[in-house]
Amino acid sequence: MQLDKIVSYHKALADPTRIKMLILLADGELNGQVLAEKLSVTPATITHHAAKLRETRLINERRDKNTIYFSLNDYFIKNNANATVQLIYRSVKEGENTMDDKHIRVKQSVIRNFFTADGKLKSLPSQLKKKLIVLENIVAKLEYGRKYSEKEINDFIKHFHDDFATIRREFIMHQFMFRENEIYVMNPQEMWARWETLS
Amino acid sequence: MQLDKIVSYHKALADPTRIKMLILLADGELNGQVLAEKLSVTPATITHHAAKLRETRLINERRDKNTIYFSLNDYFIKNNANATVQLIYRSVKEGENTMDDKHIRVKQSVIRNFFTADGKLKSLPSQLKKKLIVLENIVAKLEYGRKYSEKEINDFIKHFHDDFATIRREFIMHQFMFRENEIYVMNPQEMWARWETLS
DNA sequence: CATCTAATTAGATGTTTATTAAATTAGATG
DNA sequence: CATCTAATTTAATAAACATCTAATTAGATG
Repeated sequence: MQLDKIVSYHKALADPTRIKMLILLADGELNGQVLAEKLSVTPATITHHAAKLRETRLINERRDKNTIYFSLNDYFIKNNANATVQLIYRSVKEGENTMDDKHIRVKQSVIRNFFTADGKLKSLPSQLKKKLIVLENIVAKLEYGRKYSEKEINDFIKHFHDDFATIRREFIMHQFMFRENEIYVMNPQEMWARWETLS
Repeated sequence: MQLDKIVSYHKALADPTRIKMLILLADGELNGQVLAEKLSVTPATITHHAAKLRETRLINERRDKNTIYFSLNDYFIKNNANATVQLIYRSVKEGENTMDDKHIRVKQSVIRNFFTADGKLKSLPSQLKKKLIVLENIVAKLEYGRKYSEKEINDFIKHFHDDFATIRREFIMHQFMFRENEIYVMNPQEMWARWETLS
């Protein structure tokens, strides 16, 4: 249900420590220890808050050796706010709502079938509709608005599947991403789709 | 401090009952009893939530006999969200920050001196700078974007001071409001000023 | 002024949540 | 494999919060 997501989003931002974390991350990625230091709290507290921010997709994480670097998920920060206003004003009609729920259930089942428990892609579905769901689910984990080099995209895709070349091609073919001389950017229109892929 | 306001705003929206209240109010004003009925909670609970929504200026209230009607404060709902994003990204430089704080202190002192405890205007300051602060403080209590008839504006101003004609004229003169054939609307540019007048 | 109505306050209860210290895990490196 | 580092989990504590019932207040009206 839409309402729960909105409430979760606002809960995530309803704490001064978490807002301060986001402000710090706006200057660039930081790891847990540094955040703990700058905010004068213990690392355990950072873990706690990071979990809440991750649940609502406000931050991304990247591991390098033992260290986990947190960064902002610009997309979610900038666009979830609108969703609140939309929910309040264009109050959802019953019909649309159940339609939407069904749509989401289908997506979740495809995701369950084609991804392993730890998030790897088992295989790329051949059926177009399912393939799009899978691609969207992967691309949703990129940072909105950020420019990626081809190497960065390849490395990113490799987290999900070895055949990065095929998937990268599919991204472009189905316009999940745009490419301009070696630089890749996510399609801005993916924003609403992204919202729905929130668990 | 800016941070506290942002956190309060998100706290206000971090509860399903309050979001549902706002959704109901989007269709028009409602009183406490009706809200309690529609949301299956007691009137006491509505009072509790209304207080939180009022503190962050998300709703307005209007009394008619024994009944208090709640309505949305469109302005705050639509614009506070942006403030969050701004706070995170354009992280405030120390200098600006203290400047701002001083500015706010001045305003608060003028408001303390020219308004009674229950919010009536003692007198209109003659000094321009102070007069503008007073006018802004009154106009901030209007609903953003709503069209008011001259009678409505007069009645509104009478809540603060008997000489509604003078104050109405001042509103127009200093462009806190615009008038087009008997219809009054708040100047949209007042939005940021409004934000600052939040207690 | 007695009564009615709508709203608020006060007090109680159960839940959620922010934080910490201490124990544990996950991964890297000598 | 022993050790180091960064992160997480667990358990405990205290504060904040949503909700209710019951008592009270504020206005209106006969």
